[in-house]
Amino acid sequence: MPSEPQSRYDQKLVYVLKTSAAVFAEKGYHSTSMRDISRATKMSLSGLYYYFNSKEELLFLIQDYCFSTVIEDCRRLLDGVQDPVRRLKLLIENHLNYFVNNMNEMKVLSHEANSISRELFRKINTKKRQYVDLVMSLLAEIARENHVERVDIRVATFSLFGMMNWIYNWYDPRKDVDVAGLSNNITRLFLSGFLGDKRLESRTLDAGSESHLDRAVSIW
Amino acid sequence: MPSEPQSRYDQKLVYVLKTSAAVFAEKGYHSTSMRDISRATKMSLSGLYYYFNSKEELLFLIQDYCFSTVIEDCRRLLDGVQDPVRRLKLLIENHLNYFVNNMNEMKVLSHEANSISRELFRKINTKKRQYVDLVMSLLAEIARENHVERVDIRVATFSLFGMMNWIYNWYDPRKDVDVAGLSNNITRLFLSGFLGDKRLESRTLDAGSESHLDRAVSIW
DNA sequence: CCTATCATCGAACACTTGTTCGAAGTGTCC
DNA sequence: GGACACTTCGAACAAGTGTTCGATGATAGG
Repeated sequence: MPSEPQSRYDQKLVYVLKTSAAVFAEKGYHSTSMRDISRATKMSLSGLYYYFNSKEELLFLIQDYCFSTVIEDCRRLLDGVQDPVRRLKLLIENHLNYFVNNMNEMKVLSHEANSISRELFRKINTKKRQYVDLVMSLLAEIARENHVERVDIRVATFSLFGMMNWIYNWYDPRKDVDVAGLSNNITRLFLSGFLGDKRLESRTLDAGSESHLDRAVSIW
Repeated sequence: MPSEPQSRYDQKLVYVLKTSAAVFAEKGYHSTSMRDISRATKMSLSGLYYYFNSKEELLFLIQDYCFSTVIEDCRRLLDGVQDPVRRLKLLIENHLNYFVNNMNEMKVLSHEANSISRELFRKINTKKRQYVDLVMSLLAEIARENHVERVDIRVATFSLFGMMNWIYNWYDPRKDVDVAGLSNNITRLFLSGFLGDKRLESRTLDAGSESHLDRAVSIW
């Protein structure tokens, strides 16, 4: 539901969501108190509850709004593009661009995915699953076209998400390469990895394919 | 400090750590109360404090013990191996093997990294940095040997960590490929991606190297 | 068997948490 | 200017939080 008429109410809601997201991103959802939110938004504690019914719903609103926008923009961007490789490249670019420009919200989205109850969780998870399925089927299509074998599609899909979603743990816009560079690097890294490199087949990889660690080790 | 003489005290401490890790992994650190821990360990609330001084220190002990073991095992495994590619492969294998066999603890380690105070955070972060540096220098060495260009080492390093550490969000030992397969897939995926695939250079990747999204988009 | 150390416990404390409720303020249209 | 809906607030509540303390049970050595 992003990009609506924007009444006074909507504007302030968005302000509350964005401000709260920043606090959640910094301190984490559970260790942020409603009083922290109150302080950050410069609103009274009870005044906040005019915009949502519970702290949990606040988290949900942030996540839902954020996710909806990512997906919507992604659809718009991919519309009309046929080549699956190109589609994937655009998706990665969109995802990372989003992540970097809305790091707070995306951190909350990635990090606090399990912090909401069954009910609300399902609403978000439906969208998330659609997004994941899109990537997975894209990879399957690419694999078919390029005769990619011996790569588990599920592993590949979540490896890609891992590469993309992990960035909130390390990416620093002031020190690191910019979004375009980041996007390029990750796209190249993943795509050529997924499509495979023949040089490897006759080299170290298969030579050491017998596992050195197949026993179940317990650290304790 | 893993693998010590194991007195009665040590054994019970380990029991407490492992049990607590499971609860933390399921509910998250902040929404787990000491009463939850008490219930899970079948110990009294105050009895727990014989083994640590605060809830935060409990989290620290879990993380420290876990991380120390990963690093220690990694060092032992890599000892004597010269070829950097092979070293990397072993490191990935060790990391993933650990992760899968100690999913609870590793989830706590990956997910609750920011939940401890400055003081204790530093002690863990020192070890973490060593580990990261090891991977980073390994990649730098591989890049040099194989004339890998146009790949940001930092991006590559954390992309690899993203691939590996994200698995607690999706990996299900009952449904997914086993550890050896997982390790093989991720190693192949990353390594051939890192070493690069010449087929891509003349294909879609560079053709679309102009960014479609360089404007700073705000979702709100 | 006695004793000193280790291990565990129940009960309580001080504090923070999310949320509610009725009232008061604010703006807008007739 | 009066009426009405929209928005904000202070004060309070009940429940749950991490932690402490003094005392009691267990255990092993002499």
